[in-house]
Amino acid sequence: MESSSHSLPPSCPLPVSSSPQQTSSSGCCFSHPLSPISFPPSPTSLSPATAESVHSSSPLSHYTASHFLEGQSIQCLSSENISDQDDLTCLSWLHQRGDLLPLQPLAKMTPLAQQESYAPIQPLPPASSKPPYSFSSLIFMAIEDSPNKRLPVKDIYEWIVNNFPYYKTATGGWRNSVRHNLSLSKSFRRIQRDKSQSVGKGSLWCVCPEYRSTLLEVLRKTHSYHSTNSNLINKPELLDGADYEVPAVCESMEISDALSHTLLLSASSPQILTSDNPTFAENPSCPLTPDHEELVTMESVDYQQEEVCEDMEKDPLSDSGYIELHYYQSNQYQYLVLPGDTELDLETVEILQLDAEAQEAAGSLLDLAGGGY
DNA sequence: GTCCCCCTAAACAGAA
DNA sequence: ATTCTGTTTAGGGGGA
Repeated sequence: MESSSHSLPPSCPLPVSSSPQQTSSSGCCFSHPLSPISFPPSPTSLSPATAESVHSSSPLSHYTASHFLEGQSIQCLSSENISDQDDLTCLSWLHQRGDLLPLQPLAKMTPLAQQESYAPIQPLPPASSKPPYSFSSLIFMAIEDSPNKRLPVKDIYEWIVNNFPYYKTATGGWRNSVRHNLSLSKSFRRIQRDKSQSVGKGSLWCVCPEYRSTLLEVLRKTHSYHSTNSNLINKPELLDGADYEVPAVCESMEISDALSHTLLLSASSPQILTSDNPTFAENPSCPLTPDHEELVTMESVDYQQEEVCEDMEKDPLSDSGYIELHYYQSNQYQYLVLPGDTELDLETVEILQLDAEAQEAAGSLLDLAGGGY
């Protein structure tokens, strides 16, 4: 697996922190409005030397919801112009995979001014309750969460089971429903595997780009609907405390999330997907770890060589208008790796810094959570 | 009541 | 022969 090293670009000498709420409102979306991601601490309080030290010496740590709540910064390792983000099509929240658990209350990115009026925390349903997502949404999430945005039906089963414990014990009929959905839905397309390299039966399935936005919107609505009654992000103790049993999936997903947390941003420049970064161009989901390549354990890419039928030669996302970014977590910081070697444009830097200042002025989400009740 | 979406079940054929 | 995969049909529930 090839990987590349990144250093802080000259235009981004300081760690840049982002407040998703404000960034999305100002056109620079680092997180879906439904995402709990927040980066409370001040970015400007760190010296370049400190940032560089942390950058080069801190091992990657697990990526959890509570980590976000402990306060971290984002460092821009590379950049692209990510203006004109459309939060309706931003998939970052989707990749908060722990949030995909059935009815697990994902905090909405409520404006800070409204955070004081949160409703009381609702008791969490068992993790084994049936997910509110339709099979189409489940399949969509599974495929989107795959390295190559395409999966055999067996892996779709596996993803669903791994992420939704309900299906571990559910009767086998749901698999029939999955297959039925794949066959019937226009949203999914079948791709022939490379006969010489295929292991296992069947074809690969991908999301039709033209239906992707629809699926995303359905998923977003479902997600929003089922996360309106509670607010986990403001009660991190619920994740770690005895009152709430963290579903196994959270733990199992931590490592992969830490290593390759994908953030998809809608962009006006789809060509960003074909970055001049060779690693990124080869595999848009390939984690780029500046100093911790050894920690990156990419899932085996079994489907890279499959024959792609009809017009599926290109990446299904290639014309979808998304930029794919990656997060890396150190002990104290998060690294936001953007494709390409181009420097962060001044406008984006200013937006990020303004957001960070606003965030700092308002206090961290954790502080708000502690004092907001 | 109708339409649409979704879920579930079942049957069947073909491939591995 | 068995299991898995993919397709198709049918019926029912629920919401708009």
